Amino acid sequence: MLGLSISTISRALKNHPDISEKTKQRVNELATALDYEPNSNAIQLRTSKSNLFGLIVPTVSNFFYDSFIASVEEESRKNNYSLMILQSGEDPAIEMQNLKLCRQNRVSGVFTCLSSHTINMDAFTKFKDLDIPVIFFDLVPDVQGINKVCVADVLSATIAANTINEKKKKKVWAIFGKPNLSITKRRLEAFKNNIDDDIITTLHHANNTLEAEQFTTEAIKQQADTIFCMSDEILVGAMKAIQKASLKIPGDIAVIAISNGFIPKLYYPEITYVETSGYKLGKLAFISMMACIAGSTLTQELTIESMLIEGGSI
Amino acid sequence: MLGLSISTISRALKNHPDISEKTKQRVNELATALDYEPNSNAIQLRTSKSNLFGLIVPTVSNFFYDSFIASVEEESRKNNYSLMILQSGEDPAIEMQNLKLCRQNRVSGVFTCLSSHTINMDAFTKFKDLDIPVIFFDLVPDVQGINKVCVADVLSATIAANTINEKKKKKVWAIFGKPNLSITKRRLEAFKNNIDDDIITTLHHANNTLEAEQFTTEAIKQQADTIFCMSDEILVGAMKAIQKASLKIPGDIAVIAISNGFIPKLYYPEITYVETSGYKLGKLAFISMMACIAGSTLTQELTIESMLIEGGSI
DNA sequence: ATATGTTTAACAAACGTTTGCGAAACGGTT
DNA sequence: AACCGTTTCGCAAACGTTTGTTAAACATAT
Repeated sequence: MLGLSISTISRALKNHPDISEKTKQRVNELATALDYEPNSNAIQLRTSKSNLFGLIVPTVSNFFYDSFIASVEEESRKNNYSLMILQSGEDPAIEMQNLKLCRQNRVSGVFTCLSSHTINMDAFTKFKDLDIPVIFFDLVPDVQGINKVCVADVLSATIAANTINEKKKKKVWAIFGKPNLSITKRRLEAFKNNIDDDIITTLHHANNTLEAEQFTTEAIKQQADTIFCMSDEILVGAMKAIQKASLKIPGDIAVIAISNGFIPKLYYPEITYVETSGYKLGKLAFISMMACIAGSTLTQELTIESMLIEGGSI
Repeated sequence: MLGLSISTISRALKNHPDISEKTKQRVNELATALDYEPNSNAIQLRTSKSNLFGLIVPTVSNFFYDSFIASVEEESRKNNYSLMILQSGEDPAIEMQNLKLCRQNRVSGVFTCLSSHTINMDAFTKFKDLDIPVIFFDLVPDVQGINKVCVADVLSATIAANTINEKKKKKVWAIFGKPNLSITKRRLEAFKNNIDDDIITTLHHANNTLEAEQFTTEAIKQQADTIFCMSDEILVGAMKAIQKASLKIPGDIAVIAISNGFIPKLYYPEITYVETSGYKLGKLAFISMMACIAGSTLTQELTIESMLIEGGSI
């Protein structure tokens, strides 16, 4: 329409110095008039730069992951990347399928949270061969030489234990998650090591919210004065039991949790918790990703600081 | 490596009848050996079929949207589509930017939930011109000729009102959301029209959780016997106030809400609510999308049924 | 008028696929 | 031996960009 070649158009639109101002203006005017939008597929094919991240998560519908995703999306968009979301639903087969999709889409990198069952790391070594950075977050595998970002498990559990110590509690029921998760192991270990010896402490593993409720009911029967919850999932169960028993917090029983922060604020008094922010973790994961893309080869293991948020439940 | 042309490889991999079984086998073997993955960008460029959906939402971190997203992702993946997530954060400018991104990526369709401030529909008519289906969900604009999927606002509010009627309540505080949202208007209208005349009913608008808490505190002071909450956001505020006042549910005060179902189950007794499932809405939105892609030109307005889930709070 | 330099823009190849069309190769029939 | 029908595959164009290289056009200096 302008009697110009395609290459001239291309250069004009990208403000290339070879093109005269007059031509640039003509091109830009027509482009906006025609409401032109460049075809990302063509660009990505030509440049072999996809500007696309894959994000694999067991499920989006989870109060930790959703804020993590929100955070990563925000940063990605600001940095001119798109985000492809994939749920694996704890199914290793789907996880493999999702990784394949990432490869087919030539993603620039992938953020992934391993489903608890995943053990086979072969699929991920493929990404290393292809120079596609992979950032593991939250539930990270127990191997070396990969990029991980995690919440500070040991620190969080330690803070929680110390808080209980300071409050001079006598009898604590500490409820943890699935025993095979590394996150569980680390938190349990740290809690056990830091809780005062003269506090009667019992450790428990709940596989879900309901089990946590049952343990808490038992704890109430045994006249425990404090419940420690390793996660939101467990906190929800514990609170159910406490409300059921019509106990006053913190008078009848104290509660402290490790949490993202949403659930604790639903109750009155708000639950005192050690914050492990999905949002902050997302930011950190993104920084780590960008470092990889910038060419950093050293693999890093990063953790976010956690801090006590007082809510009046202990 | 096989002495075959590119076109033969392409056909062999897609099981084209022109290619002999022997060749197909040789090709497939080498493909898996080399761990070949087709380049989506090239395919999409060539076929001008992106198999990509855009999903624009104010924020991912929300107990309604996250389940909606989970649902749409699930269906998309099963149907061989990818999902690009974009958050607009209630900002119309970002919303425009996100729409632009969708166009650049040549999405096959977009699911969108309008931020409350969005009024300018021009951007969306562009999609209609380009034959890119757009499915509006949840907060839908008040115009004709577009595809919408919504929760059944009128029905939900009616069910809630009728439940209150049946329980012979005397004094109801009904708390609604932001007054300018169509969703608020519809629910308010339906509630008002269906609540018994002899029940003393006051209607309120809370812009956020805190305001809902304040209204509820006032309601308690005024000795209301029932709180109706239009949404989870409001329910959370109401429950804060009730717990603060140490009232028994449903003895001292009854509660009923319209909700996705997650929040009501956090309390004991669980809150009775009219379910408006983000998950189901996602399924419906996807069905609507697929109908558009299949060529359906008639625009449809679909709603999901809602039903009362008894929890013991009224 | 010729040579030189500078500005401006066109040509063409490439990215990795798909697909219509044409062409070998082969077997079987007269 | 000539013909025909199948089977099997290769050629080449196209999708929409980017970018190295070349070339036209023009102005300036000799």
